[in-house]
Amino acid sequence: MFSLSEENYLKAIFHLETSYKSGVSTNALAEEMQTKASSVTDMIKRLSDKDLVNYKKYQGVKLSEAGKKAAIEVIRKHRLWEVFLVEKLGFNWDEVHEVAEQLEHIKSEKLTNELDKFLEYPKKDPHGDPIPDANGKFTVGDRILLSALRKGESGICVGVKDSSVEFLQYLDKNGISLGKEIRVLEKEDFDQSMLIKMEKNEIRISHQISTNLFIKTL
Amino acid sequence: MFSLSEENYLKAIFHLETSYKSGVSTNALAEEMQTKASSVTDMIKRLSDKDLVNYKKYQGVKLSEAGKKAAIEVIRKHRLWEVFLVEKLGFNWDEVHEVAEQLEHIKSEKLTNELDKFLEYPKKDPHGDPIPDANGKFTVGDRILLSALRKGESGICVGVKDSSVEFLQYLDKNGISLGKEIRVLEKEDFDQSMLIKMEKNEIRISHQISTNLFIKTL
DNA sequence: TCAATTTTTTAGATTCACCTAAATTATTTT
DNA sequence: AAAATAATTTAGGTGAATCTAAAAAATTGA
Repeated sequence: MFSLSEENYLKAIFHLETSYKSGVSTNALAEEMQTKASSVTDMIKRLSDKDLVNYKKYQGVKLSEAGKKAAIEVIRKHRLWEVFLVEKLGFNWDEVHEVAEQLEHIKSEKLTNELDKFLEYPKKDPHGDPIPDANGKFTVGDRILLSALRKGESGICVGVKDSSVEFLQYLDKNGISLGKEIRVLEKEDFDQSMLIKMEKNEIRISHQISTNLFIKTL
Repeated sequence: MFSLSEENYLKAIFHLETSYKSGVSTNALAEEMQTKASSVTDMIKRLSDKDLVNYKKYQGVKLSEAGKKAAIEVIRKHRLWEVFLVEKLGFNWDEVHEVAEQLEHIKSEKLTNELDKFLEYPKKDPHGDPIPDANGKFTVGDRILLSALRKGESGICVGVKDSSVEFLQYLDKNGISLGKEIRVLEKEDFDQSMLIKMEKNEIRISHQISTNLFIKTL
């Protein structure tokens, strides 16, 4: 079994690997983990000793197969608990992250799988991210950033890229939520801001916003 | 906030205080925590520095009001999660302890209270132990040991004193469960063993068994 | 290319929660 | 009440996960 800290590092490396295909740098990990580069080097050595990552000095890390499996298991639990909190306990989608960060470390295969069943095998978490199944399989599905849509185009809002409390509360305040249709009414060449329509509301959003919303085109 | 280890010590002291009214000894705590007496002394000092226990060298510990509050909060969470595991996820009562030992340390008042609501404010956990409410209030209710019943007397089985996997599985195997009526058909003076009747079954049980079952007389 | 800068690693400390072995205090027994 | 025994504490050490400061390697750019 892995320590809480090890699991958090594995998860962080997994997430960063999507951006850093050729190896996750020490500094990037330190930034992600809110810690110092020297602490990261220490932990990387431990993970490397356990064959959870492949590491050569000064060359960044990559997850091994075992490391990837462990990371996905933690992510599976995190997302299942998020669904539980929202669907069963009435949490808002901006309140679940912190608690799920704790719940994701509970060690019990039976618990995870029974929870999955209880929730009726959800495919997505409250932020639109895919939930790995018991074998670690999951697919993101084809989605694009809202910012990629041109004037007049539309799609269904299916996920958020940033799931910070601040961003989610901004979306709530402006009536933007997953599953609804978005149409681009106008797009400003100068700053890439958009006027979008969701249900009855017309909302003006900055480029920052449109690059953090995932859309599925119809 | 308290560390995982601190919470476990507080819980252990709370439980032991029922037997050791004049202060919990270092050795008793070491036994309960499956650790060495010297480690216990270390931790007691830390808890004492935080005013969670009252401690004078060589005199055992007692929980302070703050310590009691913290211990009860952990116990509340433990028992609520046990109810969740049995009622919602289909765990058997002998499978819940280990997982609840982990879940009891999750820190989120909202989670605890929403879980309580979701479970419809249960008063007892699957082993018949009372669940403290959000203010830490709970009552054990009047219950006696089955061993205290005399021949011909009867009552409802309302709880187990030992909730080890072994004992619970013994009860399952013999069809003994909470909520059912028990009648003492015979009681052996020599070894205190009993012949009891529960529903249609007549079961011969040792004194060890009858001193670990709580009964409510009618 | 080689000097400056940035990134990463090493060295040495710190805290928590544990350990063993030895010393001290309390309790029992004779 | 002194000696033997038991309980508890102290002293010193360990590993995990962090830190700061300094050294070493890699990268950048003049």
